[in-house]
Amino acid sequence: MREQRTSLLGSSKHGSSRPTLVDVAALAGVSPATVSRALTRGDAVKRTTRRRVLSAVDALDYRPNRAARGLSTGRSGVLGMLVPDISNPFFAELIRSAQAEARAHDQVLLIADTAQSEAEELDLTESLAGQVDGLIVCSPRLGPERLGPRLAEVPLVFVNRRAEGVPAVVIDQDAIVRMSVRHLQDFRHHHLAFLAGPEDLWSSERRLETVRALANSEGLELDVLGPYEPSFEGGSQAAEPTVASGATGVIAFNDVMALGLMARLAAMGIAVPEKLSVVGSDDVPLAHMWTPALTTVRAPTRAAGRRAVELLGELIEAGAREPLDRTPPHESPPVRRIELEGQLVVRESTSRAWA
Amino acid sequence: MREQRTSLLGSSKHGSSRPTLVDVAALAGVSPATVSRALTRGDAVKRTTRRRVLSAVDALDYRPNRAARGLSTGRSGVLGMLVPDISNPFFAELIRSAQAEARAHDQVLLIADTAQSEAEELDLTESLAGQVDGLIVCSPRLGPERLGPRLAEVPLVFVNRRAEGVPAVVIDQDAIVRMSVRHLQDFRHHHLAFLAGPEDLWSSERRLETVRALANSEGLELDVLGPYEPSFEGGSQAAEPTVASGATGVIAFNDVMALGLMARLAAMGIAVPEKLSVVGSDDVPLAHMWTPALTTVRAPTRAAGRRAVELLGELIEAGAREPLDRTPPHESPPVRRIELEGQLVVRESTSRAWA
DNA sequence: ATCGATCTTGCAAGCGATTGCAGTAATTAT
DNA sequence: ATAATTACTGCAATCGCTTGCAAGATCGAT
Repeated sequence: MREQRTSLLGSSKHGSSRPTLVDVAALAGVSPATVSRALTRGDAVKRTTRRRVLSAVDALDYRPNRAARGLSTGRSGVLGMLVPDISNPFFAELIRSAQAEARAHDQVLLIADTAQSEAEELDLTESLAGQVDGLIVCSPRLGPERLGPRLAEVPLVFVNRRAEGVPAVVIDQDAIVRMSVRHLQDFRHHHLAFLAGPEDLWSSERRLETVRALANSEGLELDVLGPYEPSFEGGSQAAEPTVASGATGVIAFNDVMALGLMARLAAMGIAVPEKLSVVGSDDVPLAHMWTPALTTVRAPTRAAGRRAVELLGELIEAGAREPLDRTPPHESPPVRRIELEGQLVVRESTSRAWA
Repeated sequence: MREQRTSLLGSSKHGSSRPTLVDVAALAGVSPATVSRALTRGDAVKRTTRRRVLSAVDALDYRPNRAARGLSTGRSGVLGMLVPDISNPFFAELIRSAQAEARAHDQVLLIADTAQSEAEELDLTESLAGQVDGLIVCSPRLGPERLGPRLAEVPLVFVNRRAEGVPAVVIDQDAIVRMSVRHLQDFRHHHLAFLAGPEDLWSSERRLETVRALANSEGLELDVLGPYEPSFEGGSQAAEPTVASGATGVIAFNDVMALGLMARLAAMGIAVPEKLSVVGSDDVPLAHMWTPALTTVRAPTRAAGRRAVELLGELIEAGAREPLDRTPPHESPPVRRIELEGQLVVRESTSRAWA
């Protein structure tokens, strides 16, 4: 049982495999425990000792073994992120910023594409739940009641869906709608069309309500078209109905749809903005490169990605601390929700109504 | 030392935390070792035993702890994949298929976006190398000489770059060029333009050579424009020079560029295909939704993603088996290289030259 | 100097799997 | 029926790191 086959040198058997904590400890002339402490918590290690350890670390080019660390801490260092469609530039950007933030905290971000499918969303949530320390679900189709069972297993953060009991980062949908409508109003449009996204998307439904209420209170004529898939193709499909509606100003659920719409309109010979003003939402890179450049509401994508990771990090830490007390002591920790605001960017796709 | 705080029940302390191998073993009435074997290798476990184990497994809803497994096997179950730009639909598709394949093998795919930057590519390679079992680098800007140092540490597969000593999945670039040129020739175009991608992209350089050679041997006039970034914007920028060149047929490095080009051309009032025929490459979804629909060479994206993961898997297994012999025994294992072929898809953006 | 409080550091016990080795049961051969 | 194989299963060591506990060192106060 104590064969001690590893020599004094630690476990560097014969020169190949990577150095371990033990090797570092040996070189620094301290115990493995000390090395560990010097590397993780800054506390409880004398300055000089830490220095010695640190230099041993990079003398050996030592990098801790994640699996081993994970095994003892119970945390894998992996965060999961579900997006409906990687190729949508909006999510691409979200992914980049989230990834950057995660990396800054020495975590790794696992991306999964749900292909806009509820089934995939559920499936991925289930299978990821066990492998990650926390999960970020972007624009989820499913609410907490469906995702619920896994909810208990792993910290969860929603992006762009406000739901009972789920911490989330959301962009203020009402404001987006208000800005868009107001802008169109300023241009004297009285007959608007709203291209709705999927009905199970919280953000779309939310905007729908708001735009209806607003049209009503402002005395605007409103046609709701859709639902359409929130994709280029979805936008294209909306072209005919939009023209048929007779509206002079269109608000699309997002930029990609707006672009699809404009592409089709161009092919139909309908001039934008002369015949029809269109405003999108998100301000994806393509929006300003398009002809005509798209008027849209810029979403604080980078901030959203960063904050989501931050928030998830807090939840994870809280979860790691708490288990001491079985039942939630102080009622319940308030569910955090971060609200972000968009910003109207006026470009060429909108103009004064010709009426 | 042997406080044995865990009761007979295995380690289910008081009902909360997830079940472990030991719990399953207890419930099934076998040793942990047997459970492990029943779950990993199908071999060496009696049918009836396995059945018992399996039912215990799902009675407890047991899922093995990846970290623990990783610690003893030395494999994390994580594969890394670097792409230049997540939002390019070409890579998005590649990611999806790779992810599906990985999941099928109970592996997880870690995606990282290099933002088309060499520095990021190097950086991410370095930091990922230690955390994954293998790495797939798509359309790498850097060759093996730069990525080299890490090459030894972890199995590496390139996608769309052929390089000495690196296993890869590549799409036959020569064929792509040949098809495109041939198609334009059939339409009586004698003056071609080639919109080049970045000079450090193997696929772009390769096509450049080929198109030059081909133009030469076929007696075609050829203008090489660029290099441009392989993005929508890059394509837009190429519009003026393209028109100025006087060519009647353009071959863009990829679809996204072709789309950017066409968008700008439309804004300039240059009709496609009447005034200019354009052919892209990849056949991203947008290509057929565009007006005019883009003629392009479809890349076998799904296959590429799948094969890359497969190939990487083989390398990993080989690497895991081999270490017995320190020096490569039979010369060197042949570097595998998988060649895929594209396919011409003729749509509306090309037509007979008006000359 | 002496004693308790405070810092640092080391010991050794895990974390939850996998796996070489060895013992036992089941099979087949003789 | 008995010996020789082969098929299963269990024991216990290990993977590399973290962390509770306790011993030793350090230091200020008496």
